Amino acid sequence: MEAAHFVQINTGSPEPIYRQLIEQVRRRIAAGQLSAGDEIPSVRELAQALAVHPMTISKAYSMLEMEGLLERRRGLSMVVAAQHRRAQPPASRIELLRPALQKAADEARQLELPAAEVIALFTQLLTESQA
Amino acid sequence: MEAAHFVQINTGSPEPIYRQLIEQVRRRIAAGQLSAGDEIPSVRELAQALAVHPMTISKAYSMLEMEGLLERRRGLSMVVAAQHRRAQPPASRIELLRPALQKAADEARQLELPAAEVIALFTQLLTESQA
Amino acid sequence: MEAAHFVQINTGSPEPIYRQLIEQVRRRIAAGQLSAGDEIPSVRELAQALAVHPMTISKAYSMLEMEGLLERRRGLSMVVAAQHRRAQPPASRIELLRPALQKAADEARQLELPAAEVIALFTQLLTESQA
Amino acid sequence: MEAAHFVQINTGSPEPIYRQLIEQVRRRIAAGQLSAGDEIPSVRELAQALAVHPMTISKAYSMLEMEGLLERRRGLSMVVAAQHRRAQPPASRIELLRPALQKAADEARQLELPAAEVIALFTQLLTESQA
DNA sequence: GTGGTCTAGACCACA
DNA sequence: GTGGTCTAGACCACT
Repeated sequence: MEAAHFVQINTGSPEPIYRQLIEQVRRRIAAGQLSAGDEIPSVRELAQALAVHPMTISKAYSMLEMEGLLERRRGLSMVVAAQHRRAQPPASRIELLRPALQKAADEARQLELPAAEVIALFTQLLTESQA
Repeated sequence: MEAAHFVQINTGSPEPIYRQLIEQVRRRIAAGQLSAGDEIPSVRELAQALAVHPMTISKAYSMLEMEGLLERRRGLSMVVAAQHRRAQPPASRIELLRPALQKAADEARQLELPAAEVIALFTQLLTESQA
Repeated sequence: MEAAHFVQINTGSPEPIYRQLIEQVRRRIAAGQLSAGDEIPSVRELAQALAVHPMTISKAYSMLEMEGLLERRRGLSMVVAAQHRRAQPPASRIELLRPALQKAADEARQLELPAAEVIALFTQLLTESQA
Repeated sequence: MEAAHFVQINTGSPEPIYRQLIEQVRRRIAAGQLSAGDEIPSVRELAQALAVHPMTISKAYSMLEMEGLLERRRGLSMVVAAQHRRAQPPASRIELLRPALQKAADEARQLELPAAEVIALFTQLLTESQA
């Protein structure tokens, strides 16, 4: 996977960049798009591709390493770790999505929007973004 | 509206308190639960009810004033502003929900979850939270 | 002078209402539009005409009384005082205007606007507002 | 631009410090003295140079950011935003001066001062302050 | 290093 | 009573 398409970040978002990185990598591993042993872009390469500070990438990689999702190999680029939970079954993966869904549902309630309309828009976004 | 039920905050959340306040008030006004001219709880009253520092409330109110949603009345408590976009029609209100839905859709795509499952869970959360 | 035209206030201005009142009365006395012995509107009358709190009017009147520009007459409405400095000569009156001119000049400098243009606009505003 | 000369404040003025900052920065940007991408002094640096509390500076910067004149860069100092209305043509810049001129004109009218005299004094102040 | 958030608490201005 | 301003200072998040 070349650096340019490894992850996408939004520097304008209130969500910190390093967290955007972490969560995207977590999801890609959970989905099985990244498998044990896959090489990931180097800190410098990704930093340049995303135009962010290398330390930001490094911080994200370190946290993913602490989580056990990535492995450092001396002198070589990091790879997806071979251990535990990975490519989880959908029943488990959907739990990673629950917080985002819950937040949207809470907001919909406060806006007093009819459920049907909300679901219609969500379905549309879901279908579009999967295209 | 008494202060105790005006808004709810979650001090544990990474989202700053003042921003939680802003977004809830914004949604309540958009939903028409707060109408032009309605008085809102005083800074001190709400600060005590939520057990936060008055300046935190004041900051949120000031930003809502800059947004044009609240109006200051010298020496008196603030009121919901009497102007433009307010109690918007659902077609417009749903736009306030779009970012949350988009985020959930993006995450679902990265997790490669089937749309049907995602919509099923979302529908459940939406119905529960409206109960 | 009936209350409605005695003074004009701008509740939206950052300048406090009581101060707007004081300064306008000061200027009208300095200009000779109000002379010793002239009756001024009662607190209640003016408060109603301007739709402000009576205490705001009362505060302004009290400060003008302390300044020696107004006089209280028991049971009767206040009048312009008969004492000292009043209907000053233009040479003296223009000093009351100096702060406003200085502020405008300072801002013009910071905006790096050519003096000729600034004077042209000011002349226009001055002529219009005197019409 | 070093912090010491970035802005000047007057702690004795009734105008709040943070507002003095906002208006000066606004004018400097409008005048083109500050251009898109220019770094501004850090909160701490300017706070020390002006001998005020950092939060006072931070408040001013935040409001300028909400206005779209400054941009935040996470972990780095803020810069002048790269967008719309900036270094405006004089025809537009003079509008920023209009309120101050209008106020002076209104006061001159109430003082019943001859326009010629008022303009003479204003011209003098304008020329002096540009020296 | 950068800015952000929050608290505790004083003091002011306004109605 | 209302909100506004400011300080002192802690702690956090980000680069």
